Amino acid sequence: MAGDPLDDLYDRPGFMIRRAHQIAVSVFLAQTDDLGITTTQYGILVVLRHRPRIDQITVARLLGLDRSTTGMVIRTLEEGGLVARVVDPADKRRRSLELTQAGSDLLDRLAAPAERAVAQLLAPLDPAERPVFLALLRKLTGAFDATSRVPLAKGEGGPAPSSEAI
Amino acid sequence: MAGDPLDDLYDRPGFMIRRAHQIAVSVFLAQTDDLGITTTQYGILVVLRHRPRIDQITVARLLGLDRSTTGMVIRTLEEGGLVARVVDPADKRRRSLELTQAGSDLLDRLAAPAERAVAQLLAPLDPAERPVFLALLRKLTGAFDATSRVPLAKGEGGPAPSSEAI
DNA sequence: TCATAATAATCAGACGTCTGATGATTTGTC
DNA sequence: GACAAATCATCAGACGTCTGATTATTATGA
Repeated sequence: MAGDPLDDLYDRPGFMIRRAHQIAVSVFLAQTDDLGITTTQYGILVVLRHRPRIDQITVARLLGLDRSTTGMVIRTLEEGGLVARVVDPADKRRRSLELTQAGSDLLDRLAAPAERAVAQLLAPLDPAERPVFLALLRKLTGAFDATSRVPLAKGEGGPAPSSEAI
Repeated sequence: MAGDPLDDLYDRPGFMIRRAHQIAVSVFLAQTDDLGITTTQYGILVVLRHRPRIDQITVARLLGLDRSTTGMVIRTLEEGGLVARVVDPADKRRRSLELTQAGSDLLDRLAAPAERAVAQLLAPLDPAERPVFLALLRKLTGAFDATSRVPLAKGEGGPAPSSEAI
C-alpha cells in the first residue's frame, strides 16, 4: 500500500478538488433524491429568489457560470415550470426571469435537504476543522473571482445592495 | 456589498468546491495550453504509466470515475494516438491499455506545466496554510472513498505495490 | 443621423459525467 | 458439462461545461 506511485496523483490539489466536487454533487443528489433537481439548478433558483426579473447573463455572472451553460439550464427549468421567462418590453434583447409558484415551493422544500447535504459533506471533519477548511477554501476561490476565465461578479444586478454601510 | 442574501449561497461548501474545481481545471488548461490535453485525460495517462496493460474498468476505479466516462475519454486518447488498446488474448472481454511513445512523451512534457498549475492554484494561500488546506481536503475526500456512488479504489490492479515495506 | 460599439441570447461543436440497459466473455457451482 | 452469476465493454439518454460564431437589439459617438 505504501509507496504506490499513484499516491503522487492522489495528493494533487486538482485531483482532490475534482473528487470533492464529485462527492458534493453526489451527496446533494442523494439528499434531494425525490425532488429531481441538480446543484446547478438549485443555485439558479436561489439567485432568482433574491434577484427577481434578472436576465440570464447576469445570473451567469453571479454564479460564475458560462452564458451558454446558464441559458441551457434555465431552459430546462422553464420547461419544468419552475421559472418564467418573458421578453423584457423595455429591452427586447433581455428575457426577464422569475420563479414560478412551483419554483418557489420547490426551493422551500429544498432547504432542509440542502442543509443535510452540507452536514453530511463536512461530517468527516472535526467541528473545529470545518471553519478552517471553509475559510481556506474561501480564500483560495475568492482570489480567482476577478481573474479566472469565468469570473464571478458577486453583488451584481441587485437592487443596490444597501449602498449605505450605516 | 454587506448583507447580500446571496452571500449565504457563496459561503456554501458545495458552491465553493464547485468554484474551486472550475478554477483548477481552468488553471491547468491555461498552463498546458499548447499541449491540448484535459485534466481527466492527464489523470488517465498518469495511471497508464504506472499500471501498464491495465483494463479500463480498473482505470475507472483507480480514478473514481464512471466506467462510461472512462471508456469515452480513453477512446479519445486512442484516436489521438496517445494510448494503444488491444484485446487481451487471455480474457477477450478486456482491452489491454498502454501508453504509446507519443503518450509517454506528452506525459513527460506535461510535468512542468502541471507543477506550475499546482503552484498557481495554491498561490493565494500562505505557504503555511497550504499543507493545512490539503490535509483537510484529503481527510474530507478520503472519508468518501468507500461510500460514494463512484468509489475510489486506491492501490488496485497494480503489480502488487511493493508488499514489503522494507 | 447613421455607422459603429456593445450587449443579450442562441447555436454549433467538443468534452466530461452519470445512470441504466445490453451484449460478449469468463467464472463458479452443481 | 451446463446453467447461473459476475465481469468488461459499449450504447442510449440526460445534464453540465466551455469556446467561438451568429443574430437581434440597444447604446455611442462623430
